[in-house]
Amino acid sequence: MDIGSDAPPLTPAGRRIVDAAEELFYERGITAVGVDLIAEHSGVTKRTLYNRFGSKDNLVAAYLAERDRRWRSAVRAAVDASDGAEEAVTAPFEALRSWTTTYTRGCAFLNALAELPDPRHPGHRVAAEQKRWLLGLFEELAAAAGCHGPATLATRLFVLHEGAVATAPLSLGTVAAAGDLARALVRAAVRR
Amino acid sequence: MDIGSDAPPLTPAGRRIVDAAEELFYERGITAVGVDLIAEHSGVTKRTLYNRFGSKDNLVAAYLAERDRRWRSAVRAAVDASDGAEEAVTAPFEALRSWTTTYTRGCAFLNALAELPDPRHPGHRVAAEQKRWLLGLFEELAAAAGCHGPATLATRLFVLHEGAVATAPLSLGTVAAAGDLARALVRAAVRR
DNA sequence: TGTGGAGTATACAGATCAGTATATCCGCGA
DNA sequence: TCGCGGATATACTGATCTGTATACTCCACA
Repeated sequence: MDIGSDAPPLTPAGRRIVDAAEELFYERGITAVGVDLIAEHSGVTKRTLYNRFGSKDNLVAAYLAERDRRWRSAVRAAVDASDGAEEAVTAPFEALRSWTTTYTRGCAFLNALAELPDPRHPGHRVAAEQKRWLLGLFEELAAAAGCHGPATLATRLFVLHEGAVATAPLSLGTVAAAGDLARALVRAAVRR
Repeated sequence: MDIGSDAPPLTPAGRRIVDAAEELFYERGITAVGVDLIAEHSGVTKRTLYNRFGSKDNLVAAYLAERDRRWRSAVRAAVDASDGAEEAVTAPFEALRSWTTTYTRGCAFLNALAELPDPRHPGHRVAAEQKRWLLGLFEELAAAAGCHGPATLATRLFVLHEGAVATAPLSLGTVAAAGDLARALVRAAVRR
């Protein structure tokens, strides 16, 4: 039922379809990319695409769910690699820094929300849930590090993070600036 | 030539077209809205639309230029209404707060950049230029208020602003949080 | 042996897309 | 009175859109 949550095993063709969708949707936009193009890029018939995913809307949700899965594992890896609980709070900014060297079109989820206004769209739900997850993660990490006012701090870090990823394609130095300020905020919230 | 800069006077039909485009493009997305729908909503023939704007791409640019013009005047009004140079620095956050009560689909310019990857698209240029303007404005205001490190502070305020407007549709309290943190940053940069 | 799932191949429906063609009407200023 | 710019009305082109129909091949597994 829900495509994103418990990862139904993909057939080989399904795998290739999601891979092609991930690149094309992200680089060119969701509405601008047709299913014919995705079928062609994945070396698959349109019939197979519809047998696997049922509709374009579901394929969009699968693309976002896959992106979400990979982003979360990158963030978790950065958290695990960080040196202590205080550094862990800003680990998502480290993940973002390397993430944006590969993906230069901004945030796939914010971009999707820009194109999918209808909250009933399955892709809209996946994207919105991704944002709520990140906000919750910041709060968990802030609490674990013993920060004062973890909820307020988490919202602030979340805003910084989203501002950085949203403006990353403009190359205005926002990714580094957000990380610097985030670390300063955490430092101040710990030592008090 | 350049639609946004020196505001060529619009004919009555042209005015109605831009108004309809502004609502439809913002609410439903640029690629998802066709020129036929805009012509219908503005009570105008498609022939007239093409006589006025030449192409959909140019109409998109005109829509964004109009939005930019109105947003800048709202920001300038907030700056003028602010009490002193220090408050003026965070005036854009006040403008944003009232702006987001009317426009609940996030930032028209970030949304446009999400849909228009090609930097040669006339709409892409208008949107990117809008962001650079805001960043520059923050720096001017910070310098005028005598803040320490106005460039660094401006980038930080800019990131906060963009994070707030990008996540505003999610109703996670980011607009208020960004404003609060912005005021604290300016306060700290002034008293030192 | 044979059954069913995965995938291919091709064609099609019906709608919508951006943009053009042709012809006409109206009001205003020279 | 003439001409011209703004706008209307309607029809059209050719491409592309999502989604479906029909008929086929291949292969693992029971």
